Amino acid sequence: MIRTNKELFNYITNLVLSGSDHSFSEHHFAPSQEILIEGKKVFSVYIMKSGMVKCYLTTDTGNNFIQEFFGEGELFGEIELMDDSFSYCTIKAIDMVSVYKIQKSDFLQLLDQDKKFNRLFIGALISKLKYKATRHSYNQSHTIEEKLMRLKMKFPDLEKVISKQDIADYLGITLRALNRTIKAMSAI
Amino acid sequence: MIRTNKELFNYITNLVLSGSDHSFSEHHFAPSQEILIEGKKVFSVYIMKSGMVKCYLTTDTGNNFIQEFFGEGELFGEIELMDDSFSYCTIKAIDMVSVYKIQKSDFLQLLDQDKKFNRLFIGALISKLKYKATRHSYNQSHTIEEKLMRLKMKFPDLEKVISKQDIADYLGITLRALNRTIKAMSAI
DNA sequence: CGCGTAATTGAAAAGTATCAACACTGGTGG
DNA sequence: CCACCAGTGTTGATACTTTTCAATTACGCG
Repeated sequence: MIRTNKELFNYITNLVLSGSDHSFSEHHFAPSQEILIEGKKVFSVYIMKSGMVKCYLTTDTGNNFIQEFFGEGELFGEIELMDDSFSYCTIKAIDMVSVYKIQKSDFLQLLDQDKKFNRLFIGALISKLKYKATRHSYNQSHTIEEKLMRLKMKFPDLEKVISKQDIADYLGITLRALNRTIKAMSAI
Repeated sequence: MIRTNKELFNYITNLVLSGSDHSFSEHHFAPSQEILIEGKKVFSVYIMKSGMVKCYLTTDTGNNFIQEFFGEGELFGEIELMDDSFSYCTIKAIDMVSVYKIQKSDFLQLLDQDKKFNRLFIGALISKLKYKATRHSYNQSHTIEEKLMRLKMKFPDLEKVISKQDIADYLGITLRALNRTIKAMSAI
């Protein structure tokens, strides 16, 4: 659920630190600040340097559905940029966040000229695809209790980092259902 | 729900017909034949030439969850190939299917040497990503009736092509629920 | 201390799954 | 030509799960 991409992170960090590439700039965001906003045009790709953001979209029913939480090395904005569309989701900082930012033209140039980067980028897309596919399938065919079990396995101290509402939005359930299930599970 | 990729289709068709690339071979499958099988190693990328396949994965609860239906120009096998893993889903022909097949090494070479192809490939991944993101979000936050309405809008004669069970598997619901909803909707 | 946000809980309503029975269809073999 | 069979589709009754609505408590911070 909290996605990272070490390989990409290391590569970008190297690019920046070695001074061989000047197209990346660093930016900082405070908790609950929005980095991308649903429906707005996107001009850059962002790569997480530190901290955590949530990526969510608001449905026509007014619910927030959280796609993923991004940590170190994950990138966002790439979808909108590549197909030249408006942002389909909102990216909001959860804690203190630092990101690397690269403009569209620079990004496309890097993609064309740097084979290693190109491959890493494709790898990042593939990883997201696979993640989304299995997640949707899992979500459809399991009860809330099973989903929660799985989350607790992977992230034992999740509740300390992420609010209950966010966890509910991530699982696609109501806060009420989340609380009932947690209580039922702890009673065992 | 039935995904296609005209741009990629045209490009590949040209490559094949012009004779400038010999790494593609053509293959045919009969209805209900399996092209990729979940859990097995993948050695090639496939691109749909004609017909339709379903891409589904079997969950630990025994349900089949259909990810997508692929038509002309869509590609599959790319995820497994790029991250060197076993197939996470099964691809099964629905009607008569023709595909172009390209081996891993040839595919990677093409990706490196053909900038246009590289860009088209990335575009295909991006398109899938976006599709999956919005679909999951929609699925979570709407009732069966709403999902069906939407399907009927986009594919009015869906039931003639795809079996009820497949539609149910695609929506992540039981066949019973599908039938009840259809009947309730037609009564209006 | 007071305010706003986050968390908790109960009760009723709505939505879905499960289980089980039956109908329809096209093809196959006696 | 009919009987049978397997696959697909239809329907009812019931139990279970989740949402909705609403009220209350806990917590952090200026």
